Amino acid sequence: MDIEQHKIPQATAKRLPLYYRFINNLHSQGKQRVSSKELSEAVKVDSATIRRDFSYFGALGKKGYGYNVEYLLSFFRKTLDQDEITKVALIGVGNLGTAFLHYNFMKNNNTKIEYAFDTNAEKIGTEIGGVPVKHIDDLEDIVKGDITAAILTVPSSAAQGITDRLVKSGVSGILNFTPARITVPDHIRVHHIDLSIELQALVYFLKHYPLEENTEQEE
Amino acid sequence: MDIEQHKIPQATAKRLPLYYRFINNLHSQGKQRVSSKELSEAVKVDSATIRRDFSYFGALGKKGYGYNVEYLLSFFRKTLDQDEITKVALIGVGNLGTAFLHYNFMKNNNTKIEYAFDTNAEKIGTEIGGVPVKHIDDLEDIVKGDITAAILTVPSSAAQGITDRLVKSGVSGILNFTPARITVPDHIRVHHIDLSIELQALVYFLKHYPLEENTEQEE
DNA sequence: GGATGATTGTGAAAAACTTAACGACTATCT
DNA sequence: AGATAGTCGTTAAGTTTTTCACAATCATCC
Ligand SMILES: NC(=O)c1ccc[n+]([C@@H]2O[C@H](COP(=O)([O-])OP(=O)(O)OC[C@H]3O[C@@H](n4cnc5c(N)ncnc54)[C@H](O)[C@@H]3O)[C@@H](O)[C@H]2O)c1
Ligand SMILES: NC(=O)c1ccc[n+]([C@@H]2O[C@H](COP(=O)([O-])OP(=O)(O)OC[C@H]3O[C@@H](n4cnc5c(N)ncnc54)[C@H](O)[C@@H]3O)[C@@H](O)[C@H]2O)c1
Repeated sequence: MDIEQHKIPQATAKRLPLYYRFINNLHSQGKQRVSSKELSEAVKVDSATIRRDFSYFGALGKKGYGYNVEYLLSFFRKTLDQDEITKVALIGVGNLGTAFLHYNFMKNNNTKIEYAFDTNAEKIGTEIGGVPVKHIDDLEDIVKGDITAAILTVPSSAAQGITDRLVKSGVSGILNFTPARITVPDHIRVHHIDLSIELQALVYFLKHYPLEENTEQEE
Repeated sequence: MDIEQHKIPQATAKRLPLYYRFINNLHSQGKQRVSSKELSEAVKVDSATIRRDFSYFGALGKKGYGYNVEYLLSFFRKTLDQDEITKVALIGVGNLGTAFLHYNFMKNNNTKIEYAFDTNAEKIGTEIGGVPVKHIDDLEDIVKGDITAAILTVPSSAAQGITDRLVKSGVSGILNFTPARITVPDHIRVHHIDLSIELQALVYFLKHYPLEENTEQEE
């Protein structure tokens, strides 16, 4: 439909789901209007950044008024494709994978884990959090064409092998929780979430970037 | 010791643990030297960025040669404070919290979850993954002074309350996995890892930022 | 021992992102 | 109706991060 939606900066795109969630919250609370300043305090993003982000989509608000919550919500729902369900597969039903299966991503996010895959015979055939666990041998047959993205929670030694199979099966995005930096063709998108690194980075910041003790009162 | 280490860009700091891990791998494999190009292919970061990142710490390499793995490793170990253990607490032993407790963050990351906390009577007094689970009422007493950072995996409704107590207990960093955007004093650092948002953002990118189908052969 | 090829460290440019500031406009109150 | 306080969208400035490109240097081979 709209081919040239390409002008939205990546940094903005990453914040859209966050905005969407809070607009949803406001709507549930029956709020009619909201200002960038209010939103800013809730999501901890500078209000100028929020206005700038919104402005990439045109004039969503009214000067002197703010944004209409109802309108904003329906706009973001459309923009984030929340009217159609995105089907996802999860590979590796271990500690982390099981936790994700128990979580309902549909709550505020029209994404559904349709199938899980593992090698462990004890798990195959069961349902966890309503998601059927299949044998990894059936990956290609089940995924083929039907599944948009995959969540990867296998041991890192298996990561590249499974990735290659996912790519062959037509998945176009992978959310990789393993420490392995996987290699994919150019047309496949991979987001890495590396929990060890996140923890280590936090610790590094604590030791090397001491924050100012605030003498003023925080509002 | 070195007060003015402040010149390292945040983007660089976030990559340091990643470099550290791969240098560790190389060292285990018995590799003696490595070039920024090689490292680049492994960690999927542009080689110029790697050289720039390293250069903030002085001249770690040799022109025409590359980097000595042994030296690099010992340098990063020092820089990332890997010689001392950083103590961490985990709050909320549910799906996600339990998965983390079963994971050994110490493997390549000198960070240890010392205590876990929950309200659930069945869990209190047990050990999960070698970590004792304590009652949340004892949070202040146990954490006080001893714990540097906290991992927050409670329901989002409890997030702000627990955060306030963590801050009072002297924690200086929080890794927040709840969808709540928590408020803290200026001297406390919070990193948010919001899994729903990561998934939703991936899906958004897939639909709106189609990647080039590569006609060239990938190396 | 000189030629060759590899690789760093960095100055300079480019790109990406954030923030400040303000004119234009709105709602609301008296 | 006019004054007031609030708010957006955007221009411009500032900041951070990435990338290019190359002189300087080193290892190695013949
Ligand atoms: N658990 C954590 O807190 C944590 C933290 C950081 C990183 N990680 C990473 O996340 C990944 C998963 O961690 P985990 O703790 O859940 O591990 P885990 O061992 O509990 O789970 C791995 C699962 O993958 C399955 N598996 C193994 N090989 C497979 C294959 N070829 N195909 C399909 N399934 C296969 C196993 O049967 C197992 O159920 C690992 O790469 C780990 O490094 C986990
Ligand atoms: N599980 C997932 O895959 C997933 C995905 C995205 C986000 N999250 C978020 O992570 C958080 C944890 O998710 P979960 O699935 O593990 O939830 P969960 O309900 O399984 O676990 C929450 C745990 O916190 C404990 N708890 C509740 N109130 C507490 C309090 N005041 N003090 C201490 N402990 C308390 C509960 O007893 C429970 O054990 C939630 O905020 C959730 O939104 C989880």
